[in-house]
Amino acid sequence: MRLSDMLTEYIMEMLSESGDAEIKRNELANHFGCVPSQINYVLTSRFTPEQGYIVESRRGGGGYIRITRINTDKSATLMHIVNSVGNSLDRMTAEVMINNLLSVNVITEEAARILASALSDRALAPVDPRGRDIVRASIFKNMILNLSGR
Amino acid sequence: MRLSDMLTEYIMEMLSESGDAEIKRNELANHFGCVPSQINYVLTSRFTPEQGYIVESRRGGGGYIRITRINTDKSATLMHIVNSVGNSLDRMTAEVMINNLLSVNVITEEAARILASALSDRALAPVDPRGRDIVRASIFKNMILNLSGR
DNA sequence: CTGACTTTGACTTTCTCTGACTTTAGGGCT
DNA sequence: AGCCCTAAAGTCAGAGAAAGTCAAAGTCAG
Repeated sequence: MRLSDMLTEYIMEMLSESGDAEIKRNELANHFGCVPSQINYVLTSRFTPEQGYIVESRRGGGGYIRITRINTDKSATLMHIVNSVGNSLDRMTAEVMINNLLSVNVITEEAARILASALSDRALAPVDPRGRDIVRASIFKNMILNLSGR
Repeated sequence: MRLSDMLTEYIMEMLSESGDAEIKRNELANHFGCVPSQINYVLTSRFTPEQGYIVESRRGGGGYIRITRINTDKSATLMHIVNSVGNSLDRMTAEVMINNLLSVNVITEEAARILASALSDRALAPVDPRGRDIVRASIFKNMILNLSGR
């Protein structure tokens, strides 16, 4: 596997844990047994703004490099939706929400169709009608949360 | 037998094992004792999109060529899965099935993630554990059916 | 013999990795 | 404050590793 890919993976890992990653260039280079400028190469080739990242840094003693994932308002929108759903959700409301997300391009058409089918009364037929909206809310929130990148 | 045909056969073989094949151009050329560009010829003449393949590649150190077969009878595969599921489905089995579909390129990675989250125990927490697998089977079948285009 | 398909090889482009050199930040010292 | 020293990080060009392109030469069925 390429050095660049290993470094990318390592940084991604840090990002997925906390949203942003702060590294020491020399330390990291040393850890991977490569030259420090390799880190710059990885940053400029894989963590560009186009790819949704912001890189800030500081030179001199105690310097650092911080990589932040740009919060596309996609996940914010999804979060907002999740938060607006209580512990019960009827089918109509669910469908309206799904169509909204679709029309705002926050989810793909395929995703929209899957969500809708998972929340349909047909899919939930085995659930007692009185508890159905509760289950629907739970499934809905789990799927949306997943889409928002966890 | 023609060189091109042997190469084609070789790649087809790899594809039949896992849905997609990743090769190193130079290595493969060497293995068949031919010039590397011969690989390109085979790819452009026998693995075109019209013939149901996607070819991606990367140059430079650690480069590669990946050939993916576009699954044509997608809906047949999906139907087959639906039919193999009874009225109960445990989480493990569901996940295995999802991963299978993913590895055969019948569903996208996004779809796979949504399916999995809809069928997770977390999503189904409000359902009485004793009836959970029944509900899971129903949701699963509905989602898959939907994917098969109805 | 002709035209379509194959094969080859010289040359190009893209991606990765390294190392030498530059720039910036902070901390002590006058 | 102003000046050095040291500890970072940044830049850039060059070498090397693959893959891509294309035209010329070869093959073969009709």
